[in-house]
Amino acid sequence: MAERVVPEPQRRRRRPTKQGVVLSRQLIVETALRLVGQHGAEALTVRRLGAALGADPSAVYRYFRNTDDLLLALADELIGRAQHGWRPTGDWRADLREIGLRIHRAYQAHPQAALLAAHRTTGRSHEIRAVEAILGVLRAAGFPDPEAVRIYHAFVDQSLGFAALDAAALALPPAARAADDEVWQAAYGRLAADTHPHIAATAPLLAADMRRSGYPYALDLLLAAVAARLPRPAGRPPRP
Amino acid sequence: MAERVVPEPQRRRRRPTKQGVVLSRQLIVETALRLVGQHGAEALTVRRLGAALGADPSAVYRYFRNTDDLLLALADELIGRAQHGWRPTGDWRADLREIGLRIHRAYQAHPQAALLAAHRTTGRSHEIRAVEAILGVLRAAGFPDPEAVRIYHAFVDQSLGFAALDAAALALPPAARAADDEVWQAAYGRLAADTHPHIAATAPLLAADMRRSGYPYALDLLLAAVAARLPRPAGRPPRP
DNA sequence: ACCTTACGACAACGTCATTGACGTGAGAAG
DNA sequence: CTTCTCACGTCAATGACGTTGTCGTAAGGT
Repeated sequence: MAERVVPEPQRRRRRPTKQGVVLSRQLIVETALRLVGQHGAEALTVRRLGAALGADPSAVYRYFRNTDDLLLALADELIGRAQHGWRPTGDWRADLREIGLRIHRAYQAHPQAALLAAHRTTGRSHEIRAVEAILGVLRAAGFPDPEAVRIYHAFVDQSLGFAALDAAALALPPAARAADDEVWQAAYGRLAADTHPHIAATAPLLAADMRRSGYPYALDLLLAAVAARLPRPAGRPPRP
Repeated sequence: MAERVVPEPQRRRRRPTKQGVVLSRQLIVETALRLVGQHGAEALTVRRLGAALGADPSAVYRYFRNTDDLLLALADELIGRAQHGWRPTGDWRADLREIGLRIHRAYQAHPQAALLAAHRTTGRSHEIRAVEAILGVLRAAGFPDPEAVRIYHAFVDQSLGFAALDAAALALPPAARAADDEVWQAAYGRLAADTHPHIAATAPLLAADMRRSGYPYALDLLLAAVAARLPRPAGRPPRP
């Protein structure tokens, strides 16, 4: 075996599979994302990927060393899609908000991949572009470098953390997912007011709120706090 | 088959295994945590768990319906450990800060398990106690119920999101972990100032900051923003 | 038109979660 | 102290999983 994987730029022979498909890293990544989007959490296996591609499962290993290698490629693809078409407006707060929501949205669209990929540092092109963009927004806003870096770190990890958390909920097998949902109705809805006064008082609010993502609100909180730390409050008053 | 699992309080016959171990839910949970702590996340399989217990793998199914059921028990155990010995001080901001840091710390102590458990809603006793405590702190601070619930949601999910993200970094195999670390030195340290001015300007700061967790800073940002929304700013001015 | 070799296909291995059947010994009943 | 029964540990089997070694073939350079 040793080296099954030939680097993409050196590929020359593109033999079609039995079913007539010409494989490539890009096609495999796209197919994997589609697979996850259409058939949910547990659909991302090498065997099913092979079937979806119209190829033998082992053909995938001609393009990726293993599933982890494929996963990093998926991760960078997701970052790329999150950024696709984004332009800075010059309003740092609106820009960060948009980037955060885009990351979250891109990952929610492919929960199973997101769950596995959100915590990896790829160091690949799309990730680098995102880091540069976010740091650019913060430095242009007037934050000194050490604070810009700290805010960058908190902002990105908050986005990825929520993205992974919310993706995990979407990626659960349907049964476990329904059970998670039910918990807020059942277990928390039935607690007595004398033993659990605070839960009892807010149970309906809880059940409703926990169905949504907590990210948009958490993002706004973070941005509000960051705005309050801006050295010269440049024209935009903190939100009430 | 139908009902293999007998509820814990009704168990009477405790036959020892061939190797003389007397099983119980608690013993299985503790063994699972130890297994995961010693041999990594991928060591948590029913087969290896059986081996570590000194029992046939299928014996686990006498105590947990499936691996997901076991996972929820692990998750609740971690929440319980995070809360162990905590007492409210009456200072809502200090209390929330302490709870957040405790959650983060407890999960970092078992990164492999945290990674699997952080995103599950268990609805079990330890989790319920934590929810009640956090809601209590917020309502006592004077937040109206709808806002208390929203803040609870953002606070908890941010804590769990960071906990899972940081746990994931700790849980990587040493080689991959060093590689992830190296990315910030290597890939990001070498980018040219004319193509990536912002990364180039902050590369050493980035490399240093990304080695630590972004959570404490993000937590302080969230608490600062929350403090700014308190209806009557009760005695504690927002941090500068 | 030849030759090399990239790469798709096949078959196999070991591990996984899970289940049905079995039998044994602990504990209740008298 | 004996008997009964069923809880629960064990065994065997199933189908899906990732991954690898081997082989044949056709694509592309010469």
